[in-house]
Amino acid sequence: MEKIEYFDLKKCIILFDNYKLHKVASNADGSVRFRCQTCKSISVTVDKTDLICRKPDASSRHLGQCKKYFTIETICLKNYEEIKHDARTEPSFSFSKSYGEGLQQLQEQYDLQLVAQYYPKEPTARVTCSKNKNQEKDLQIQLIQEDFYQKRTEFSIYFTNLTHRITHPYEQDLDDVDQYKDTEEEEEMEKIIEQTISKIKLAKLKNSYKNFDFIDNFRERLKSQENGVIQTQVVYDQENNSMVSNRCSKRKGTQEEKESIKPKTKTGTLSIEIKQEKQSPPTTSTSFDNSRIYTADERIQVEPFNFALSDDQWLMGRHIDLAFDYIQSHSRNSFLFIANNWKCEELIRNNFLIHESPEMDKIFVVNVNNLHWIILTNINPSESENNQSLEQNWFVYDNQNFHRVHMVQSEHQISSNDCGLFAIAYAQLLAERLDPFNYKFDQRLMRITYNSFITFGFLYDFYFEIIAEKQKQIFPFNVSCGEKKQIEIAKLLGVSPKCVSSTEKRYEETCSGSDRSRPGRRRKLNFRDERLGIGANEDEDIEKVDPVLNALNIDRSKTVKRQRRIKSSNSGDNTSKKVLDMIVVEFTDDAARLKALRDARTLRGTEHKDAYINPDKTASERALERELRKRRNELNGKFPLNQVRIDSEGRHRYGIKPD
DNA sequence: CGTAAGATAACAGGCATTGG
DNA sequence: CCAATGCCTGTTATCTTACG
Repeated sequence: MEKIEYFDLKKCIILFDNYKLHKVASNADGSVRFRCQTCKSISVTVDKTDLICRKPDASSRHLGQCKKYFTIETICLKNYEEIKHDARTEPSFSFSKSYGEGLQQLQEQYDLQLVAQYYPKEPTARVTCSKNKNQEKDLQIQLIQEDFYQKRTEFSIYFTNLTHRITHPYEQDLDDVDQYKDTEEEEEMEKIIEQTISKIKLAKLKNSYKNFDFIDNFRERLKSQENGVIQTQVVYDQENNSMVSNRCSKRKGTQEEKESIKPKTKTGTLSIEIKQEKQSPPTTSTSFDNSRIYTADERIQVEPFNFALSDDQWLMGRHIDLAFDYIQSHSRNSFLFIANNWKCEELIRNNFLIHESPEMDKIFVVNVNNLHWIILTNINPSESENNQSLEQNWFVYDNQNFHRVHMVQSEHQISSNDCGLFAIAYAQLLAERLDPFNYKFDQRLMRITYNSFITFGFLYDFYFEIIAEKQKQIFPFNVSCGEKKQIEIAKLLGVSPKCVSSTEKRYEETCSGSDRSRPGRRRKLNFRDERLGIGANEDEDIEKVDPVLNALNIDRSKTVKRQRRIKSSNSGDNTSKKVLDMIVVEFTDDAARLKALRDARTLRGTEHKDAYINPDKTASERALERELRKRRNELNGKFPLNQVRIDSEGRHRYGIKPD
């Protein structure tokens, strides 16, 4: 039994007898089989403790050309594995340092040349390490993305929740009170009371006040108050034929409220009192003097409030209700139906279906988990006002992207307390059929605007900037499939970039006509003019190229992207003689490049007969052609001189043709 | 020197089959 | 069940080129 030597850190490759064996399968007892990937005829089984528990018999041989690693080679590759591992794990990894040190260390110990031969080449190692380094980064990003996808809400679910919220907003509060039917019995009860205090409604749900005559009592009290010192006023919104709500929209405290009501009902001494809260800021505007609170029980604590906003106050339902009522009443759109909080609640009681009457422009304000305000609407601002299609598309305007679903991308807000203001602003714009998408609001001014609305009773347009050149984005249903990079396609399909690459290749092999754009330098041409020497500067280069371009009828300003002089790549061996006088000209489009290349031969008979135009080649391409030239000359040289066929253009029997 | 992108050979690993 | 072998599909590592 001997210990096995793992080649990589993932324990997928082992070294056995200096051959690389790869993991095949796990056996039932936990041992792992490895086999030679090339010939597959040699396999070794390794148990859990990394000990070899089965070896191929002595007669087994590697078939084919399986690579046997030299000792030095394995040492070099192992060192390389370590460097790569460091690149993955060490945050402060420096490639040049690690690579240099590794190379130096090995060359001190072993044969200099062998190490140089087997140690990975610098560019390869650099790129690989850089990739490994990024892998770590990518992993972090991937974790975040996974988190995102796990938490993401499907739009259908999101939408269901939203509509459910509209149709059953009390469900949360009434989980333990399933006596909803009781409300039906009391529906004749006047709206005033229903809407004045939600606490009464909650009390009704508990049946505490079931047999109490609210209306008479309330009217009696009202009358007595009118006759008395305090004068009260109930404000009606004429346009909507409904009262401006000044209900306290606090829901969280329902439990305590119910508790406080209970002992009272037992005594049976109910009274309705009218409390007057001092409004702040004090105002003479009667139409907004609506902060009086009518309570059914003096012992119920009333939270005093006013509409004016402090610096970072979160907007309550009543703030939004007020503004929505204003928008509705001042809108010129007769088809507009704008539902604020209490209207939404009223709709529920009437079993309203949000899909009804699609011809209406509908705007709903939706409270999400008591934390956030968003707008749900069927108004599509990009459609004309007259186009009242019967098909409703629903749009969500959410300035915070709270649920990470957002259909219409709007400007992001900075702090989290302004969502209510944004909801109002969106509704205001939508009511005028303007697209909130195009506007960026000044959050600070929004509060001031709202407060001036409270003070003076007139809601100015919120201050905004128009964003003109923004691309409208509606997520996530429009995944456009234009020209995408390999990596993007891969991400879309959920496969690796290589898969895209190989699939493309397969497609290309089986179906023709794929016009896949290739990277590289296809737009460049080499200009070599043997009449002139080396240009001293760029201007001189341009002067040299221009007459040639003119002769070819090519307009420089339109087609030439840029040009530059290139130097000889193997200046090392023959510096003095190897001076390349070549200018690379890059064209903006392929047509011009092809024209230049095609027409190049017409130069031969002209004054530019010494100017040569060839496709720009990469170093390896040039090397390949050099090799081919050499072979050509060799082959041509083998022919007896009289048998060498030289045609009219002086070509030899063997031309250059890369395979 | 670091990085990006695409091409490609080698590789990973599941599945199926055959034989002992 | 283990071992040997082959196939398929997608992955990984490397190479090449380019850019700033």
